[in-house]
Amino acid sequence: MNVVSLITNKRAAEQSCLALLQSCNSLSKFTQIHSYIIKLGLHSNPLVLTKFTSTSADLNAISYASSFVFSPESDTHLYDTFLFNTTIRAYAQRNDLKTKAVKFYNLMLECGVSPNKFTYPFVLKACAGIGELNLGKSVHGSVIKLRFCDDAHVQNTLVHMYGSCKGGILFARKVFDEMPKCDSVSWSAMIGGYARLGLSTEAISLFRKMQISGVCPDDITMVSVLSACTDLGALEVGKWVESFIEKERVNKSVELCNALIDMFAKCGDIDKALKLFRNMIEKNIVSWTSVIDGLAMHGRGLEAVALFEEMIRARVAPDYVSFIGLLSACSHSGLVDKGREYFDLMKKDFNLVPKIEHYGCMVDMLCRAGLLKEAFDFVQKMPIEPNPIVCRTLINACCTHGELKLGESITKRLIGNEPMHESNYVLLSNIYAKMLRWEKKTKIREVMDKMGMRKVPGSTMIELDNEIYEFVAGDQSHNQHKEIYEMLDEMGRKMKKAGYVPTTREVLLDIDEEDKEDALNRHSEKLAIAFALLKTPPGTPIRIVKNLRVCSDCHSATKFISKIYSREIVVRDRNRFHHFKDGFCSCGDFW
DNA sequence: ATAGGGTTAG
Repeated sequence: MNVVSLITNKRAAEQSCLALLQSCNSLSKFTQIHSYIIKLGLHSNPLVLTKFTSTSADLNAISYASSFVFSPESDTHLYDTFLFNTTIRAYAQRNDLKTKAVKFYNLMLECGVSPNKFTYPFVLKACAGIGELNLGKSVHGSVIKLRFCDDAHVQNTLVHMYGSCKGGILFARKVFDEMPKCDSVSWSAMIGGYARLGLSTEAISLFRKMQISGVCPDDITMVSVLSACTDLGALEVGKWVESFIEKERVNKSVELCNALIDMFAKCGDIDKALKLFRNMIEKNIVSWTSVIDGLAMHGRGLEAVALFEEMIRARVAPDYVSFIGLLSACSHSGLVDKGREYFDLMKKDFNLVPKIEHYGCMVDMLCRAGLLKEAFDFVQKMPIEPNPIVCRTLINACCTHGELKLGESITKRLIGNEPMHESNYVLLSNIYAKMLRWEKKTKIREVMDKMGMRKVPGSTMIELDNEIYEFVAGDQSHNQHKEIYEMLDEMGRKMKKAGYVPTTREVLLDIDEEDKEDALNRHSEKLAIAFALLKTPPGTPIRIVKNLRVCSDCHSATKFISKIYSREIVVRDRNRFHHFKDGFCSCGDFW
């Protein structure tokens, strides 16, 4: 064999291998190609190795590929920037393997292969997923040293990376502010950073700045803006965003439609969410899950179950998240038997091993149904350790069912495991209040003070004329607070006439009955409703958003108010919706 | 070959 034919053969083998990889769409074909590469002696062909690695990314086989490409027998001289970039990219796009991306970046540096401007977006994306600020900062340091910081793509990923790292948002903003030119990606990364952190007001106000700047937002920008609306419960802003999307002809990707569905569902208009869902041509599992979860939050459990069944018939495979939605639908609607049935089905029919979240749903379901003993047995038999969330579910159930001693002992144990979580102390202090052990309650509050902890104050938001107003208990900061308190007095008088009795036993303060009534009357929720009654024409529905669970007195008072003032009142609470109408609530007092 | 997004039990 002469030299020329050897070269053409090698070339031919390389070409055919690249072509095979190009069209490879299954793992079995991929492993075949792997043996083909070895047989033809192509394992030292950089072009083939790079293609092999990049193909593996789409087949979730990057670990398989990289153990071959980077095996100890491989010649390290083969490794070039291209090969490392491909490997890092493949790892960076896998949620569970992002640390590997950083590992290969370090290996790259160790091997003396220089990163280029394409390397850093991948590495920074991995850093974003890992979320460790110091790691991100050190990579940023290399970016500066290697002078890639003028590259627009690198800057965009820096914003995204800092926006995804704990404590990094100010660094993100700094990079963002110092960028000479921002495109829609830069704005999206910054707005998305705020939205993920729950800095929703900042996210929306930055979006307004983006409009002024003249950069055209795209579907991805709008997803973040909508998720900020969802967080705030800002239906009016959300509706405005929807019309903006129509007007500006923003690409209505599946993800954007999903975000719209989620926004309408969580801002109180579940029927609009359903309508959008029905009009979607291409749906994915997230679309189904969002609308099932939305129905669950609105207490429309049977519809949620029906939709889940429809999803199965449509041959969309349910995942872990969709089962959380389904089980919580059963829980919020008291569908205990259905819930049990689906919980078993999860393993049997869908091969999904229930996780702690699913066990949590079951515990919650049993507790809501008053099956406290069963809930405890269930936890005993669980194959996984109950987590603090499950414990708090049990403790809350103990409180509502008068099992105060039991609640106290679990809470004490929980504090032992989780000494820095303020809600545990709040729970314990509430238990002592219910036991009328005021001295113990005071002591807990002292401990909290000493540790620098504060109870999250209850607050209620309401949106009027595109403004968001926030009230806290006893709030006097509003410039119409005088009128609001007069309105509260009037409401109180009318309610008492209609038969409302303040549930003062829920006031966990050591004060006399009259003061307790007063304290109840100043709850943020009642302030917001009074404000809405003052500011909106008769008959307008009132929508409010609470950061905590609605208290039982506010719940019963709101029923009276809905009847007396003929208003539909929609309350989003920490975990579900209450639709008040004609003196009744959609939750059927079952929350 | 280059970046950004959605659903998660109390």
